[in-house]
Amino acid sequence: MANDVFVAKLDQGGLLGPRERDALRNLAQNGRAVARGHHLIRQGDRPEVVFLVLRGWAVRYKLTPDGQRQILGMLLPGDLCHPQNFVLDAMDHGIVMVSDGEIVAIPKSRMVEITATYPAIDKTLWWSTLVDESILREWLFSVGSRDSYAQLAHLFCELHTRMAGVGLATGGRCAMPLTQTDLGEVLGISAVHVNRVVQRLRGDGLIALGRGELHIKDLARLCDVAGFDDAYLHRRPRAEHDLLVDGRERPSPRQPSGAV
Amino acid sequence: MANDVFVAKLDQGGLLGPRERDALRNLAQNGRAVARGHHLIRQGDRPEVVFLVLRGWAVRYKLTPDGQRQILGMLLPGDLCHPQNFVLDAMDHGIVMVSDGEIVAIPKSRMVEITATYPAIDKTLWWSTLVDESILREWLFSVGSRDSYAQLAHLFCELHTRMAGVGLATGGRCAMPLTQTDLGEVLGISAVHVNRVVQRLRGDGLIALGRGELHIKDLARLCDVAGFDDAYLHRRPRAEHDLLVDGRERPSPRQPSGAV
DNA sequence: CGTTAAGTTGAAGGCGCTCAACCGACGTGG
DNA sequence: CCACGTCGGTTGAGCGCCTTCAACTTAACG
Repeated sequence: MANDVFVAKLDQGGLLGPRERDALRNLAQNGRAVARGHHLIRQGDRPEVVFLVLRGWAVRYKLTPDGQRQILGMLLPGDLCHPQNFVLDAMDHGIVMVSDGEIVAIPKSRMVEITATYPAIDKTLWWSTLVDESILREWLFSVGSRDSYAQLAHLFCELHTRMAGVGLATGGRCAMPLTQTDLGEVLGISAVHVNRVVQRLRGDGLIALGRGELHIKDLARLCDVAGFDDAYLHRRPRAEHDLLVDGRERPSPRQPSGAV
Repeated sequence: MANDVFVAKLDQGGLLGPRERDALRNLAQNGRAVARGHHLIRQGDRPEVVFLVLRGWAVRYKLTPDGQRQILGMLLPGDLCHPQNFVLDAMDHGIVMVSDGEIVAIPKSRMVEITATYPAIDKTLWWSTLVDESILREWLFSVGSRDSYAQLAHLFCELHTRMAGVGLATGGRCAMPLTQTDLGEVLGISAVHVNRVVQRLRGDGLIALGRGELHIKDLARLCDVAGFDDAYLHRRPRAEHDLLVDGRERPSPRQPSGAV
């Protein structure tokens, strides 16, 4: 079921119980299909709903004065746009689908209701926001200190890890709807240069990339050249990692979940 | 009083009343002096206190594998380190003073207590966190899309605006404890190049910079070359901007604070 | 007055850019 | 069914921003 990605994503916060998972599954009903290029939010909007991505990818972006697009974040399946939109005034950036997909528009009132009812969900949404901030810091670190080869390798590591976190990567493969132009807008380099770097990564036997799919052929070496360490994603190791194996809850074996 | 910067900073969220301001002033007692180079937090720490900067500047940073430092954020007077440290596990970056200063270490329990007592403060702290995230996005945008000249101009605009927001900039002047090496670590460029860009900014009559002070000589033109628009700082215009004039509250004149 | 950190200047080189052309896949319409 | 237009990917040539290395000046401070 598509709405399991939502539970899978937030379960990485390590704070949810069966009741919270049910509530989240319930919240993620009624997805509607949207096409690539569809704007979820434009800069300056004051959205009255929160968007949840069930399928497909979206990007946060700003435009330069001369019309170039700079990508500032990725929304993968299971990700929410801005669970706390009520706190700020107007959106300072836009969000647009970069592939066909499926989204849910959750009314603000529903968000208020569910966070008031389930403190663990409220806390989890804030965890998610802080993780987003941490990812932003890592991107800034990347563009500030890594060359384009390591930068692209690092991006692939992150995207693969995040997709795997919601059960959408198997055998080192995951969807990769970004064009080379899009990748350039993420890393702040030209599409031509992205192409040359991709070919180096291919030639070095690290990845295969094409037809909308990324295949990481040598994860260990890719992580190595990227300097990738997934600590910044702040996933909490849960003792039992049985989510998504059959989409069903098991009564928690109640192991002492001792902090590591 | 130094602890007024804390109130001034959070008052930009536009959510505080007299009671909240008193509580915050009370929280910001007992600052202690720290020297430049003092680490507030190291990567991997699980701090049990929240740090508040009363005087001086600190930076968030990560180190590259070869020991280079990349700066990922600035903490100016009035800024808090990580009001929500309880949400994440371990710090994924360090924080260090880049000038002498004065800080307050607030125990976690005090934070929990005050946010539980004053919902407006709780909400304001989250506002502050979301603004930090917005700043991070703007930095990423900057390093990804602006050349070094516009980048440095933009940084100066931001720092001046933030200092002015807590009453620490007058007549286009504010403290600037960052060395040119530090500036390079913010922008991801070499110190040598920072020097050349600074000289261009000086030669163009936009700024004066030296002896720990930044003087913006032509703010309009500096904003223009930087493409600076302060919307991303999400300050809420309050009808009366009488903070800090005498450090005393006036009974709010109750003007209709009509949204623009 | 010596020492150290910060700032300044010059020369040479490389990473990534722009411009431009071309290829291939795909979808659409005549 | 083929022609054609479009979009994404690929390749080459030349250039420029920014880097590294190195030396030197200035400021701050004991």
